[in-house]
Amino acid sequence: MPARCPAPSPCRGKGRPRAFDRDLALRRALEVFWQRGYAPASVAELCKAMKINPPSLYAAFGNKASLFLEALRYYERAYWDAPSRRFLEAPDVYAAVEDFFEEAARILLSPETPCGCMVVLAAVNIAESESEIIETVRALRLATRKMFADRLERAALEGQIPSDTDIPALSGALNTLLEGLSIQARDGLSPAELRAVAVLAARMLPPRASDA
Amino acid sequence: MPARCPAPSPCRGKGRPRAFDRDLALRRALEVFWQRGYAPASVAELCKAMKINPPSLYAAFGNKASLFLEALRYYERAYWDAPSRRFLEAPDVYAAVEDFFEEAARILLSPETPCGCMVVLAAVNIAESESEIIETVRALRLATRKMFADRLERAALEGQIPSDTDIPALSGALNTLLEGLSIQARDGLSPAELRAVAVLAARMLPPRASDA
DNA sequence: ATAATTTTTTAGTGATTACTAAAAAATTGT
DNA sequence: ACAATTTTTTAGTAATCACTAAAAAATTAT
Repeated sequence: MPARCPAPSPCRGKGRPRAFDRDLALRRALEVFWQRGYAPASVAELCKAMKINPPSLYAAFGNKASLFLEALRYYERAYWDAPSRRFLEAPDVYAAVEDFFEEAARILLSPETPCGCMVVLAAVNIAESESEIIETVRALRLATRKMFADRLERAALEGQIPSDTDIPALSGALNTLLEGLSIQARDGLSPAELRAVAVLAARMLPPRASDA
Repeated sequence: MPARCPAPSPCRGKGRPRAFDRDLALRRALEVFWQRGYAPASVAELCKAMKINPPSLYAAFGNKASLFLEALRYYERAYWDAPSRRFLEAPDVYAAVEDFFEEAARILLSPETPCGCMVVLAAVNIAESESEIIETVRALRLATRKMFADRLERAALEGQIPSDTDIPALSGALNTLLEGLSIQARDGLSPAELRAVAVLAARMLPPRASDA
């Protein structure tokens, strides 16, 4: 039935060609992991969503953990790369914070069933044996705090915020607020309620120099 | 039917007396649920920590879900009742917020292995069939937001914050920050780092009238 | 002592989990 | 055509899960 190779591997190899689109299957797995979390997403459920059988999943992605890690990288790139870059490049730090949180609120409510951030929630209450997953999501969360710190550092250098600002504390607080938004999204808060938090996030910054 | 028996070893009923302290066993179950979460805490692990066999657990507590719910009530009462009351009764709203967040930071780091708030994290990524647990922890989280709102309402009536303050937004943001702290605790932040967030929480409040 | 009642211990139950062995099917190379 | 290679389908595997049946043990009531 499958005529030509879909997209993943242009020149087909020797054996029977793969009958499913690997990238599409990965996106479907991402949806399941995002909405249900790592542990409750059973391989059977993943296979159903991906429309393949278990042996195809294991041949293409290794195992459940590596499928999750690949879905996680896809998620980061597809949803957060652009907002992060805009946050770091925006000229005004106050607008950058407010815009980033507003966009975050939109993403956290994005699939039909809002489920917060995959990095924050999908690997909570996971078996301790899954240390690679645990360490990966933890590192991604700490990287977000570093992103806040880097932007605030620049703002201090450019004189947008006082040079004696406690940047570790402030970036930690912004990161805490961002991660808390994931719980709010799961609890069913409205877009307006989540956006309201974005406005208050910016209030944690020191007052504008021009306001003083 | 044992008529009037407190818990541990008062007037025994008719049959063989219980060989374990029910309250102590409940506290040990609470530790396991708090540190490991609902789903990863297996009945076998709970029994080991409680030093009883499965049939004793089921006879005394019903099943895993009702044991969790009872442990959750114990946790709320033992850890959060007093801080909540102090927060609501403190005369100054700015000090109330800062003190509450500082105490929260201490609680979230409290067992040997810091594990955040049981209400926020223990029932994340739980099977959808456990609707009673899901709804109970959600209701407790929303109750905390209501606590913030009630205290801010009083502050507005007393003139400590402007009467046009957006109290739903502000209480939502404080609740978001509080819930985010649980993730921070699990990620291994230090007591000092968590306390620094408490100071910034208070900065989300409108400026003091006396500061204007 | 004997019966009645309740708990404890032992040893499981069926269901679900992630994962795979084996063979059939579909392609390429010769 | 035929061998080589890879994927798909079918039908499982062992391990773990929450939970329990059954009988022994420990108490009170008569």
